[in-house]
Amino acid sequence: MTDHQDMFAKALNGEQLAAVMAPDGPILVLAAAGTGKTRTLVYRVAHLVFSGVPPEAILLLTFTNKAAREMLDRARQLVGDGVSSLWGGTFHHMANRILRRHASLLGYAPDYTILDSDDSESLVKKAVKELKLDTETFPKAQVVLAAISHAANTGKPLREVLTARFQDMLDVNLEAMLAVGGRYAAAKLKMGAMDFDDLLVNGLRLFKEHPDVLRHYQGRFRHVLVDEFQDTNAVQSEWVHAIAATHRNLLVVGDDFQSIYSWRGADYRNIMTFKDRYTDARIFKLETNYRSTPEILEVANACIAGNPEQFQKHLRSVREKHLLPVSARIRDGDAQGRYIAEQVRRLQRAGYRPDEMAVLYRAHYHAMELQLYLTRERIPFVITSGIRFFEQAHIKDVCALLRLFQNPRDSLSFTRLLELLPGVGLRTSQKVWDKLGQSFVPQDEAQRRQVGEVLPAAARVGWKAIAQVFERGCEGTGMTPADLIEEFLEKFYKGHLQRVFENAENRLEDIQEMARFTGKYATLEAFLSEVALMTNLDAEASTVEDRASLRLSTVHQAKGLEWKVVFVLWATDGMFPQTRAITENADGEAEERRLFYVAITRAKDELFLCQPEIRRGRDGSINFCRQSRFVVEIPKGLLREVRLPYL
DNA sequence: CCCATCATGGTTTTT
DNA sequence: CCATGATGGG
Repeated sequence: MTDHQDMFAKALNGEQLAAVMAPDGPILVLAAAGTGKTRTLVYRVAHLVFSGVPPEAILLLTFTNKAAREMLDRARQLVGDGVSSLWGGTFHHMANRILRRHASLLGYAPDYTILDSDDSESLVKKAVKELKLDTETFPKAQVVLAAISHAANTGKPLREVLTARFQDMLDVNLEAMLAVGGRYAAAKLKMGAMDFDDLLVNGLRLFKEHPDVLRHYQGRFRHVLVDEFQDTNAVQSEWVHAIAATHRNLLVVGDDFQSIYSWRGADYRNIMTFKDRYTDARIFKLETNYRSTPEILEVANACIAGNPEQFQKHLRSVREKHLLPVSARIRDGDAQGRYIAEQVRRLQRAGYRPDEMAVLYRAHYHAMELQLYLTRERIPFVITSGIRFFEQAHIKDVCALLRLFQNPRDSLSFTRLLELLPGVGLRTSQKVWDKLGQSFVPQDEAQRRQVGEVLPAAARVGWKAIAQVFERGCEGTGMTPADLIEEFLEKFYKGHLQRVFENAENRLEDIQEMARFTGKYATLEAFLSEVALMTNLDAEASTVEDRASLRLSTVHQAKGLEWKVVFVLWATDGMFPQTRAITENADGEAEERRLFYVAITRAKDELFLCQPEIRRGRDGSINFCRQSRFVVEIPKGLLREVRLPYL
């Protein structure tokens, strides 16, 4: 054994140490919530590097980029800067990194654009329009896209997915939906773009169709580590098994209890069948929980007992006994807000900082009422928002400009830019695009002039300004993306902001912040990829403001995080579990229960399950709510029942 | 014909 | 509160 073992033995418990020091070969780490999963992965990486594995021969796949960054930071503290050369990030990121080098093998230009969900939606809507389908009866773009995405992520044919999803609805035109799917795929190809799913699917296709490429990466990555393995889908798992096939040093970490992404094609059975695929796999279980009090863990254990088909694990706490979690019966949403505000104030007096507390909920709109209330009560809060920073209109406008420099066939960016001009809408922008031969080369002065000539008079002044930005950008004077953004703002966009938005100042600051942010990237392509693949979790920089604020988040976005105090909002049947999730999905209730389990296990010291009895509709209607079945299932003695007096 | 504006209806979860 | 649809104006 190497000499770092003593140091590791002091920092890790027996379960963790065994996994960290395990010899080469396939390894499955079943890590229950709060058992030091990240710590184990970080030390495993450190162990590999100490044992002489070059960092660039390690591939670390994580669920978010933030997770990868944190692990790398911590590994750096253990083994030094050298570790930075390891490849770490999400499946999408790693696939993108590989695809950029080999795109031409699959018929893509290396400068392909990555579409975000907004872009995908635009393309599908266009397809629906072009096929002249009745928009009244035809499913919404997002519904069609969900099916397309599900097909991609599970590897099933679209026809099969559509049949399964719409079998009960006779009036749905299956052939039309397939046609839309076909048109969407064609449109992406034509504009030289991949959507999120294409990155994964093409990543796998590259390996399948080009064994030489696969062999190269198989040889390069001597060790592959995967975090949150329970949330990988069929394409991701096949990709990872392929890349690890030569050295077979594949370590996966996960918890089947915390699988909450089946609607995205994730299959927790990937983790259950790992030992069938690798019969020589070593299995390590982490069951010692350092996070939560015994009382909270009892509730968590009771909750997940409702899902009998999963690996049975029992969380053991090492912490002192504290308080029973609270089951709070409240009159309505307003009283719920009041209750949470009161409790937050009380806990602050007891010494908790606001950022040590969080409110978790099933869906973003569940928290709208609470937001109003907290604002009125002047309790500062931050939301991990449903709208991604990079999907806001003003950010996308600026990105459209940059994207055209990268990919001249990017029809979405071109039409978006044109539609900023007064008097230009869908039709005109499309007409101009067609006139240009469906490509716009910023360097081409004749094209810039041609656009000006085709546009209606009202739009020409604006176009002249934008054209100047393109001209400057092509001068080869070493204009950086930040310079381009600045130029665009000065020449055109500042005026546009003020004309269109009420909060122009804020939006301007956002853009200037983004301009600074571009400086961190070596190339425009690197920046744009990052923008497309970055989640709002990743983008979040902790500010002074955060430290004084209560956190509001969906349970999904709270994955992997922890707080001393957690409030679960709307723990009522219909809201959590969400009715739609149960009715539309065979395994729906089990997944909702796992989600509830994830919510509970985020809490370290105190947990509040809030259950309003009345929900008011916008029209003033009143709905009575039952307690969540997940709360009812918990044995009475494990919760402290609080009934708020009616006010 | 095509765009802008106002009213209205209806909300899962995310790379 | 955001996206869609009807309506009026250019």
